[in-house]
Amino acid sequence: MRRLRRSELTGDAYDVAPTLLHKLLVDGSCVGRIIEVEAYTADDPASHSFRGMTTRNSTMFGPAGHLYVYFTYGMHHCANVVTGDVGDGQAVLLRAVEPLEGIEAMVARRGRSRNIADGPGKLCQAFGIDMSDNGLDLCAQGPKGSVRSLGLYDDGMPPPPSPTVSTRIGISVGVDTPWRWTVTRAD
DNA sequence: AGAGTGATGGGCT
DNA sequence: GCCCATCACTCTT
Repeated sequence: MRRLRRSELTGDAYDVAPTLLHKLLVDGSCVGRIIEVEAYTADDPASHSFRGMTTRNSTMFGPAGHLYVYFTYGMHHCANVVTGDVGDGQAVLLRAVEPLEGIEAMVARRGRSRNIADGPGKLCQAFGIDMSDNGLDLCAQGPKGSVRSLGLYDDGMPPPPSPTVSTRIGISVGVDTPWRWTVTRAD
C-alpha cells in the first residue's frame, strides 16, 4: 500500500477523477474505498473556481494533491482533491467511499450505523473532515506527532475499466457535462 | 424506491 | 438578501 504521488494528480480533473475510483482515503485507522467522484475545472460554470480565486477557494488554485474543503448548506463539509497545475483551479469532489476499516469510529462520528459515507457531506463527517483540514497535503506524510494523517493511497486494486459515467448532482449550471464517475457497490 | 421539505450558515452574483 | 457541488426524515407507490 503506497501513498499517491503528486504527479498522479497533476492532470486535468476530468482525466484524474476516474483514476481515483478504487483508491483509498485513509485517516489513521479509518479506510474507505472511493466509489464516486466528480470533476470541476475553472472553465466550468458549476465550479467554485469559475469566477476566479477568492479566499474561500484559494486552495483550488494551489498545487495538486492538496485537500480543498468547503462548507455548504449551513451544515455540511465537502472534500475535494486539487488537480492540475498551480493556478488552474481544478479539483475532484469526493462524493462517496465504501468504508473498509475503522468503521466503528465512522459510525461514532456519524451517529448512525447505516449510510456512513455515501454522500459528500456524510463522507466528511465519517472521516471528521472540516475546514481545519482545508489545504492539507494528501501526498505528504504529516509532520511527526501531527494529529492528522489524512492521505490518498493505492492498494493495488485498479480503477474499474468502464465506470458508470453520468452528469453531476446538485448544480444548476453545467448540468449536461458528464463528469461524474461511479462504481456500484457489491452489496 | 422515489418525491417533498425543513434545517442552517458562510460567501458572494 | 439570496444562493447553494446536502442530509435526514416523512409520506407515498
